[in-house]
Amino acid sequence: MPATHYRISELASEFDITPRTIRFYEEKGLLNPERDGQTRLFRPADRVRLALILRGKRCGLSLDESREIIEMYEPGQSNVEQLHSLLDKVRERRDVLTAQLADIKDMMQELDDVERRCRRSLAALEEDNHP
Amino acid sequence: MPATHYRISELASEFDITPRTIRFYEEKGLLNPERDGQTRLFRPADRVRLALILRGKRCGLSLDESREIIEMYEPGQSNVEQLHSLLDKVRERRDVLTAQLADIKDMMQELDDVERRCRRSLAALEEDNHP
DNA sequence: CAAAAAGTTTACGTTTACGTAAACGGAATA
DNA sequence: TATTCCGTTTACGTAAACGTAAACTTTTTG
Repeated sequence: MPATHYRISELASEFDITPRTIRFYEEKGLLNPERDGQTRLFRPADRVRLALILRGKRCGLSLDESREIIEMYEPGQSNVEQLHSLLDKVRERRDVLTAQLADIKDMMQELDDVERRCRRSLAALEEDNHP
Repeated sequence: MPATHYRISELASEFDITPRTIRFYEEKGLLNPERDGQTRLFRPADRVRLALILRGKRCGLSLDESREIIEMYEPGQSNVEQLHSLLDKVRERRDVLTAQLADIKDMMQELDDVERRCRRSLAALEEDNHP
């Protein structure tokens, strides 16, 4: 039987963050642990949400932006209007991600350039020392 | 003869930021405009740097991180040691960008998923209205 | 059973990246 | 000439995302 819950320090060390951070995310409504008395018990769903938040951070998303995305994954009951609004949000997000992809590829190209020039300079210096 | 300098409000409106932002970047040492009396005169080099800063922001970089990257592009005189340290930085940055690429692709996949489910729900609702 | 370890709440502190307002100086325009 | 539109400096304000410390329970362990 797999562990069905986690304590705060377990999640903290697994994701290499502090308990304070996790409490802060809860305070912000991003996580909803159950309680055993005072102690928080996190379910797998919250673990997943935490992973999504941290992935968001790696991409430069704010907590609110991550929340928006996470809420997209969790439909809830939705009427036609809500579904259309959701589609709009999906499009917006995808546009941002597409721009980000382009920016990242550009940066990588430039880093390649820097590396090439760097290696050439090193080769030149080597050449000077061993004529 | 192309314009060889820009005033603060020109750059601000071109990049859709406020003059305050530009002054802040200067204060942080990210931009080095010349002066005509009190008035700042930005050269093309500073315009490029500004574009790089803003691209960095789109990718979630802090100003300090953007500064680091920009400084990589501007070699300056470098000895063997500095060149190796530069290569290290390039590698680090590339690793971050690589992880970001993976994260972004994952998010896009998930957005595709959301969109598909969304369209199916809409189709189902349509079906209900026109049996 | 006593001490250490891990949990809690409350609350103030910190850094980043600007916003906003005050108070002022030239230049262009009605 | 008066007003308006840039521009400037100085300075305090703010939101986000936690860090840190105090003061206190609860659990675990030697």
